[in-house]
Amino acid sequence: MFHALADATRRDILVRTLEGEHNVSTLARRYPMSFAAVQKHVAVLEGAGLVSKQRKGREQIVSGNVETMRKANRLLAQLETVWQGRIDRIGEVLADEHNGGKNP
Amino acid sequence: MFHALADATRRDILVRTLEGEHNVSTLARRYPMSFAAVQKHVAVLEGAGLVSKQRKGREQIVSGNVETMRKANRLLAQLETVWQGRIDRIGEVLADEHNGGKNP
DNA sequence: AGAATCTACAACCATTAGGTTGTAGGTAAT
DNA sequence: ATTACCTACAACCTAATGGTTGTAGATTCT
Repeated sequence: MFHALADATRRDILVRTLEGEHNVSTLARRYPMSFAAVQKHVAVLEGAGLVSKQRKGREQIVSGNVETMRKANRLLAQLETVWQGRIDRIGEVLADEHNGGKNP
Repeated sequence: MFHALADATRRDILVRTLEGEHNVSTLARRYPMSFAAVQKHVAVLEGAGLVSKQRKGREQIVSGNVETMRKANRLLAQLETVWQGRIDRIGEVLADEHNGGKNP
């Protein structure tokens, strides 16, 4: 998932597909690379669950998947929580030191 | 930055360095890979600004950098905002359709 | 001083990623 | 029916990743 987000082109595609639905060709025209390359990027995003495709006649419509992005967000938030836990522990230590100078 | 987060070992290192400070050897012992490999992972994390090193005698102390993680979080939040904007626009369209049946 | 420890860095290797071109199969338009 | 368009997929190339080992520079311990 983070790997899928680690490429600028893919993040841009994600933004576009979150703003509105596009088929692969429409997306591909906006980037200075081949259709196949964009197709691969979309495949990576799809593999990560950040995007999903839906057939509509001869075209394939790509739309962004917020659920997965929220998941990524939650993961990062957890990491921050770890940090916060550390801060709290430092707070405890300070409180303990205040509370007599030695460990109980 | 996302690339740095895209590797499981690096995310684990990040957690450990957010929980508390460790030198590189201490970290390295916890993973089934060579010291040099861990050293490289730390370098990647450092390059992404997710971690910073501080010399202390012969050892190098690694500590997590929350600032950068918040930055990552903010980026994801922005993407969600894009999505939210789309929802809002759909809302407007529905309101317009309600408001007379044709575009003004 | 000498041994042990922690780190930095180079050289190398296998695999993956990001890109290309080319071919082929459906669907839509004329 | 034939042409144009959208997509899927394979083959190939180059550069970057994640890993290895080996060598060397500082710093600490005995």
